[in-house]
Amino acid sequence: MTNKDTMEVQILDCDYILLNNKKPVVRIFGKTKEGKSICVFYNDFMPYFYLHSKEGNYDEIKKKILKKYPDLQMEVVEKIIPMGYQPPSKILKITGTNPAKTPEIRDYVRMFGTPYEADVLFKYRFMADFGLKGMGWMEVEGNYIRTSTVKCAAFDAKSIKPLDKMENVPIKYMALDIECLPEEERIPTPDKDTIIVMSFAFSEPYKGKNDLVLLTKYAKGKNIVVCDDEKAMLERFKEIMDEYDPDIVCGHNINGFDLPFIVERMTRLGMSKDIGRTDKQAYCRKIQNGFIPYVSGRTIVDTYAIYKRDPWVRFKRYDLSTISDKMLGVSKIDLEGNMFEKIHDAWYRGIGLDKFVEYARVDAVLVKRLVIEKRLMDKFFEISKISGVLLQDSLGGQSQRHEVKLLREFFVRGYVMPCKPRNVSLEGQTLKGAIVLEPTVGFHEWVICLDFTSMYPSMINALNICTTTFMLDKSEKIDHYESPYGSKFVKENVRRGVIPSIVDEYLKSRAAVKKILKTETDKEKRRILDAKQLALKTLVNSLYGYTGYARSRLFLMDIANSITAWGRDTIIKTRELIEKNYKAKVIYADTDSVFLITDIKELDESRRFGSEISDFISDQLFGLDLKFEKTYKTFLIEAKKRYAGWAFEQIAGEWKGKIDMKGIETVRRDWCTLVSETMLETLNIILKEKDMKKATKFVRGIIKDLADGKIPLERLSITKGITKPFEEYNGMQPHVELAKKIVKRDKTRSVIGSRIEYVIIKGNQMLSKRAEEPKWVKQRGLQIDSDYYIHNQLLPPLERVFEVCDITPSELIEGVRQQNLLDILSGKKKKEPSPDEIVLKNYETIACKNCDWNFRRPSLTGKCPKCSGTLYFSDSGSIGKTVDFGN
DNA sequence: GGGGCACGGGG
DNA sequence: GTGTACGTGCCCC
Repeated sequence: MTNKDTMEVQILDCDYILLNNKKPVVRIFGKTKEGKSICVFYNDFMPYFYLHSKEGNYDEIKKKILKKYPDLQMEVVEKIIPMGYQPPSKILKITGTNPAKTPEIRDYVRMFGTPYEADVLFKYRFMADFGLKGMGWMEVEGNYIRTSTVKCAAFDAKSIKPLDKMENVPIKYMALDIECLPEEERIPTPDKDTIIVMSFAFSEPYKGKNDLVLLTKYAKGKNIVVCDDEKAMLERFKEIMDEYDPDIVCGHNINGFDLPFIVERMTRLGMSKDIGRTDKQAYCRKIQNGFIPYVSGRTIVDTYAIYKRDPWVRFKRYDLSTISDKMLGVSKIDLEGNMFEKIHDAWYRGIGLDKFVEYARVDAVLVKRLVIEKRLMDKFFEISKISGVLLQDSLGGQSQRHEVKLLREFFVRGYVMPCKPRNVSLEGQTLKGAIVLEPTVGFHEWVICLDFTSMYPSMINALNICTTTFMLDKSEKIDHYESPYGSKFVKENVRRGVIPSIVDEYLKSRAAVKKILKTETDKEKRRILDAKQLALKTLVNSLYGYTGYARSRLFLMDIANSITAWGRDTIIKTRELIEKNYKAKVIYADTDSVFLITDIKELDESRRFGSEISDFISDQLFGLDLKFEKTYKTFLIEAKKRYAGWAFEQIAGEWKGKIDMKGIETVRRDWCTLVSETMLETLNIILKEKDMKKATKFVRGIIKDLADGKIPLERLSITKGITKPFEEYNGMQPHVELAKKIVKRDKTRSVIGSRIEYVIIKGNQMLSKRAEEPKWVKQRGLQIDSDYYIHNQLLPPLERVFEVCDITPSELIEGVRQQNLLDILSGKKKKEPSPDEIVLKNYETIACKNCDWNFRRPSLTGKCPKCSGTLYFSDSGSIGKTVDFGN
């Protein structure tokens, strides 16, 4: 007998291969404590699934199945079917040899019953049964082996067991970016264009270098490698992957662009795409929008995908430039002007080639910095460790996280997991949402906000809500909870639900982590713990959503409905209890929070009173915990889900104030910065200084500056992209019309695929024809259309704010008229306005001549949208004047 | 207030 | 890969 080695490995990825086209071998990719890449083989695990027949005539079924598939192993076992509270059932366990054959077998046996767990990926089947988790640790016992199929050390395990360890092995990152040479002006496509530059940044030096640029044209400089041609460059890239051996390869929009491009180019050049840790070919699976990457043994991280989905940060745009500017305070190298021209200049004429190379390098460096300095992966490491998904999959959607976790918990408790529902329509299956009470619209002071901590999870937990406890027969005499929706769930003394157990585990675990965080001083540990509590929070909050998701394996409409119904009841009851027992009035409530006013006008006292109320409510409501959240010194509510307030929270005993905004957006893509900034400042004045006069004056000042042309063009410009050929746009859009103009003016410029920055200038044409480039406007000294900015950009969002404070729009505009008068008085040259200018200046409402329709702003077509009739301004001074929108 | 529709990021 | 996975914001009724 040979000596066996034992070692501890952290799991990064997992797949399987078929040995001699017969037997599966599971391969677990990971790293040893020392940070060495290793691939652990395990060859004693077979694919299986279950078949449930209501008739239970399994002997007969077995015979029939064996006739078609003689190699299958079958045995009848006892398992619990989780859809509805029911006793264990006899079920047929079907074990095969080739995981890839399972779908075929599954579809065949459907005629005998319902298959269970027949669509679980083999790697997850294995991991669930062995208790292994993505980013988790395992102890393996066995021997090193020699194989040509994997590029790292290979180890044949005789036994594998999970380990409970929190730390992470050092992870090697590599950032990657490619530059291409588009034949014509458009985004490059791999079927026509080539890769000309590849840049890299490394988390630990590769051959002493922190970054590297490969290119297929002669250039000199630091960390540059010149390659003969594209194929040679891609070969060099493969060498780098093999030699550096990154765990994580990141890039900005790498899933949507760089990786699919590289893979496709390699295919076309007849290269082997083994850029992972094995000889497996890399591929990108096309989905709705973009791709899902697969590189064996490594994780592909897309900073674009991560930031776009991060609920904690919101940007106007998610390009690398904006994100690195906001997150790192540094900008990308600006190639200035037309990208297509710059690339061609650099490549064919050698103009700005050095800058182009640096541009590529910086892109990779910025991505690396974003991932490492912002600790972007910490949360995903923890999501993997908690739910069990592999790291690559932790970057995907919520449902897989829950499925993997549920499969594991079901396995342990003797339940089988249903297959994913086939061809479900998401329509008609919508559940009634949470309750939002009608707000007392207006400006309030000293508003106390109370929150139910994790309301839905707490209800699942307290009322044992689960598919496994859901009573199919409501008349059965068993101890149960009944939801306001009418559904019944057996009590935990009858059977504890699986979902509630998971929720409970998540909640308890999060509380424990937060408790440790209070005293933990080690920086690295704190970081992991903080990521863990954040991961637990997202997991626990989305588990409820999974139960109400029509494509969920455990979808039961009644469950989601029961939860929200219970929630609505709770909020209504809470309001009643508060108003009946305390001197307080609830002015607003949404889902799991209530806002109330009392006669307290002091922070500490408001907290004390808020807590007293919360404790009382928590006592009355079983299993739920209402907590004092914050006090708003001032609070302005426009409508449901639209409010702003000066919120005070106690952090480490100290009151910290900040402006809270919900629904009142200050960052919107189609607003110029002037609007966002004015909006923010106005809210600041109203909320912090309670000085309506000052706020009004401030806005009037801005309006005056606008009318005077004092606002710089940069603060007025709006940016939108041209994404498709002009013909494909229907309707009139300013940036599209401008793009057409640009092309007409300069035949050499093509605009498709580029972003158009525009301002609206004065004139009597319809709005969309009056968009102009800021540069053009500056050069020619054109005037911007201040009226457009006042009425269409600035005022609509501000009006709503002032309206709830009882300031009418006309009070705001007054200043403009005064200003015009002032101009005249101060001797400014008076220009006789053309009739069209009067028209465009004085409108407040626009009405249709034919029907009774009227509008706040001119329609884009210049015709009545209801009946296509002619429009006129119904405002004072210009009644009856027909509108000329230039068409 | 709900539903349909378009668009993102990348060169 | 035992596949078939978006989210958001805008515009229009």
